[in-house]
Amino acid sequence: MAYWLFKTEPDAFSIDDLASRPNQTEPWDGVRNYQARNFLRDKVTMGDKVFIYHSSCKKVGIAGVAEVVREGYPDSTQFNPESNYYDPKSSLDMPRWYRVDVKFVEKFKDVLTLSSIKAMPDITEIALVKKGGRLSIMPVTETEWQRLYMAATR
DNA sequence: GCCAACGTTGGC
DNA sequence: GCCAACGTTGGC
Repeated sequence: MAYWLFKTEPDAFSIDDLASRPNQTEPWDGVRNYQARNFLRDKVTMGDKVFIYHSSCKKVGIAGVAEVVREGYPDSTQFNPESNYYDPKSSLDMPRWYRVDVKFVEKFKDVLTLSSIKAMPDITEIALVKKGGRLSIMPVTETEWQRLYMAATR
């Protein structure tokens, strides 16, 4: 099993929104970055655990956990001209963008804030705290996952 | 709202 | 294939 961190702007879609969806499940669409796309298409697999990270908001940090319940498949929003995520250069034959479905697992009592993550001496490799950490889908090592999870649920 | 750090686009 | 210009991300 692998571990990931998915970013979202809670004003648009938060961990609470995920928890209140039917089946507590939601397609994670709208990812329009190639590196992130490659992870979704090729690496994210059923049962993987995902930190849900809230960005661009008051409480920036990891808000909870979800799990992958459907592996990478074409993101239909890319074909919809009405969608913000429409990509005229994509085609049904050669879809450019992918998504996975995630299901709510738990919400942390308190957001594990970015500043506290940065203060953790062992957390130095995750893209979050490195230069260029703007990736919206990033891998988390098992060690990092355990440490972050313990810090969040302490 | 600012702005630094990225990624993407497109002219050449 | 280079690289300047532009758009976006995301912390603060």
